[in-house]
Amino acid sequence: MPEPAPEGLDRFDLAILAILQRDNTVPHRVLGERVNLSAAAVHRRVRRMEESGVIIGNFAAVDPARVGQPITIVVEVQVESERLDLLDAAKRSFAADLAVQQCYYVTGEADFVLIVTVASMADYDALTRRLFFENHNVKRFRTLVVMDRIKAGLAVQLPDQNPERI
Amino acid sequence: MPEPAPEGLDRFDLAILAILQRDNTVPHRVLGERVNLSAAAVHRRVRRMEESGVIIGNFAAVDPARVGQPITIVVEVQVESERLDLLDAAKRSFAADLAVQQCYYVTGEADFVLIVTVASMADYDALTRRLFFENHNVKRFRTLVVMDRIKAGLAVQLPDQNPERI
DNA sequence: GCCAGAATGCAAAAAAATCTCGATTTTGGG
DNA sequence: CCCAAAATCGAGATTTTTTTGCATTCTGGC
Repeated sequence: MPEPAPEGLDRFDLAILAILQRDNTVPHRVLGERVNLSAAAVHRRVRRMEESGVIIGNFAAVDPARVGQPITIVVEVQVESERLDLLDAAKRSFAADLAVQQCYYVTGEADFVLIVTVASMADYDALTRRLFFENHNVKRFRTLVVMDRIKAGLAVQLPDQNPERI
Repeated sequence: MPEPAPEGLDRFDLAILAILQRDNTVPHRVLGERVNLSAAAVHRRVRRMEESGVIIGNFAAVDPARVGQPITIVVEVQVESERLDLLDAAKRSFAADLAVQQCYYVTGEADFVLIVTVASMADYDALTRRLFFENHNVKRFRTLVVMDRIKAGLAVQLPDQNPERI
């Protein structure tokens, strides 16, 4: 069983992505040296991946604790009704809230999983009010306070950059 | 009640962070125009925030679906014993796994919350084997398959950049 | 009101990104 | 298998950004 072979990405693209998703400040010249390509070629590939949506964006990651948001919380939300319009309303209100870093709609006992950062438990209390208690479609929610952020990133596992295809 | 006033960050730093955590490819010259500072001043502030750890890193975000990882799963893990060495072993094995994008150690009914991306449910099955079944300290785990990734990022809410302090 | 430390803007130097163009390689049809 | 079209490449040339040095301007404590 070989590799998934992502749509239109070759070994060079994957090698470039592997580096950029850890550090996108690496100059194209250095990228070129590492993947055996000229800086110009690297540049063209990066631009194409950005335009085609393989690369979603380029970000600086900020330490929440250093900007007054020392508390991270995982919240599981269960809704009353799965009516589409109500689900959509919930999705929109969760996504729009600045304290919500991530929001997933999931199968299973919960319907949503949120990851939020707040400055204090009082702020979290306020958040539960505006997002959950004010939304009458929220049946209940479960709060999991993060004690240790062991790994936090968006890096994705990339397919094996299989060497040859003689 | 004023603002949290993050340690050593002023209005300029916060304005810069607000932009960079959405897009770190914006040139310092443009940042300077937006926050009313010279490019050099912006550069010095960014470098300081990187050195002091306010900025953790600079990344390109890759769309998991476009690189053969179309499935995202949230996993809650409950351990048998909270012995420190056993917890540490679990933390290390979770953090080391490439399929694990995020890992939080939490209070409440669960002990860990993982966010993983996989190419197929078969791959997820393999992951549960190597991370959970092979670890005898894992009592049970709950799988929440993500149907919709409504919001996914690392952006943090920044304190109000309060206008004046005449 | 003065002084020291810190931060700023400006301008030059260094580095990186972007573009151009001919040469090479890859691809698909016959 | 061969050939032509299309895509990709590398090596400069050009533009833009990043980085640095320096004189000046802010800031806070005394």
